[in-house]
Amino acid sequence: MATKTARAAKAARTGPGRPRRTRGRPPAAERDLRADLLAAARELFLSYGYRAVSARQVAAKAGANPAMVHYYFGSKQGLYTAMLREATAPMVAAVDRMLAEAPGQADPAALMDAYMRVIGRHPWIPGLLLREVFAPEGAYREDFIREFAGRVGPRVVELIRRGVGAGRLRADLDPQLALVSFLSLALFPFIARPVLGRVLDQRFDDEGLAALIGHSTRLFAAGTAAGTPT
Amino acid sequence: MATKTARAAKAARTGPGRPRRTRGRPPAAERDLRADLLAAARELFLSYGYRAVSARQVAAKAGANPAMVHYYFGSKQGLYTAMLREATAPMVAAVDRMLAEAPGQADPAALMDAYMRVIGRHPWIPGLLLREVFAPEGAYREDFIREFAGRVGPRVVELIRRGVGAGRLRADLDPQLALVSFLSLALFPFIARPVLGRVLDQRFDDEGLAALIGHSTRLFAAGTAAGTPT
DNA sequence: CCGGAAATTAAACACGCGTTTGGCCCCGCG
DNA sequence: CGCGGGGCCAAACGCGTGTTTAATTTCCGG
Repeated sequence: MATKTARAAKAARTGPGRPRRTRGRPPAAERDLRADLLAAARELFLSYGYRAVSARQVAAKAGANPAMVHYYFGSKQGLYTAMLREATAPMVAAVDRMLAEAPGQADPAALMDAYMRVIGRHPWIPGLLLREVFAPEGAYREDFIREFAGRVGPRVVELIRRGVGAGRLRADLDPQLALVSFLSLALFPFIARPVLGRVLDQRFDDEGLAALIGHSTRLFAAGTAAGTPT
Repeated sequence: MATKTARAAKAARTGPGRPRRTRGRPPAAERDLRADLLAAARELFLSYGYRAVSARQVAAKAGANPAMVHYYFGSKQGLYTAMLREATAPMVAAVDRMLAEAPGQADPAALMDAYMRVIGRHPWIPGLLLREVFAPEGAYREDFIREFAGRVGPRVVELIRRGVGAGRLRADLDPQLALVSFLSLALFPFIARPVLGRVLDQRFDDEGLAALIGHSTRLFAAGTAAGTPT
């Protein structure tokens, strides 16, 4: 009680006190603070992880007060999930598009080409995969597993199985292991990109990306094609 | 002041009070608490990340008081680096062994086989790669880059380059991109193991591991060999 | 058999966190 | 012109963190 009234008194003294002009609505809202918070959250959370980044840091990066996180998103967790929803949207849409367009007879290598092109266009996807899919505590892990097990994985496995049946692919090819290799070749270069970029003379601009995609698809095609020496 | 004396009084009351027998050196030290702390740290830090795990949690998992972390390792950070040193030791030793044994003319696929066998034997290596090598804030990143750029990478690239020169490997093969694919096929399955293990009927026991290694080495060999249709 | 070193503990401290509160200041409607 | 509400902020609260301290017990060499 005593402490409370003391605090109230102090607050009242500093509240309607002297140097106030910082508080209040800004003159002409040129910025969309909600979007700025989402962008800052995407960059920080996907780089350093949820626990390692404080709501204060995100707010500071967006040039805002920590309280705005709760004003717009209810909580730090709310900001996080909102960011994840926004960041995963293009990936989900791209997969839908690819599956709709795949003519059923498509070459797995062509699918890989399209897949890598999408990832190359969204630089935060590697961090998302690293933190939310492959890390044991990832929040989107279950969603990803459901999505992948239900839609993407079986399609690719079926594509490979049909290729084996038609004699186009190696007869001793295990379709599920081939899917693992498919994902390895398509995803790992992006995950390892920051490290490998400093080790190899490997640029990841548009040209370097095209070279990587060409190389990976060729290697997968040649490695799975029938009539190759094992 | 008032609060301080109040706390002191309370401490005095609970301090030399009645039920004390928990404090002090344990009768016969059957356990190696230092090793227990290192093991708990390895499991928790490599699963959830440094910031997400508190020193109290590690101590609790090892059945010890949080103060023991500082007694043995000076700080939480000290425990972490000690754990990393211990966890990376077998990987470094294995690479040394592999490089010493490699007869210079070795097949890259054979190197990949040995590489994957080593990783399969140490279940925490995937987490280590995920958190310390490929994540942007990884503590061992610089060490890894130095080690890799200085010793492992160039050796493999040279092996591939020689294969291309001798006409054993595809003439249009970029050796550096081939190294990327080499690492993709060798490392990614382990990183993705917990996710893929729930999607595919893929077991990662000794038998499943052998099948994966055989498949990956075959795919890489066939995908890089000369005389395959591109 | 005694005294100091080693090992362990409970308790406290300062600090940063996520969140809450209260109020300022501008805009647009009446 | 006035005023109500929406956008925004400073400050505070309670809690958990890493770390320190002091106390306590056992072990072991002389």
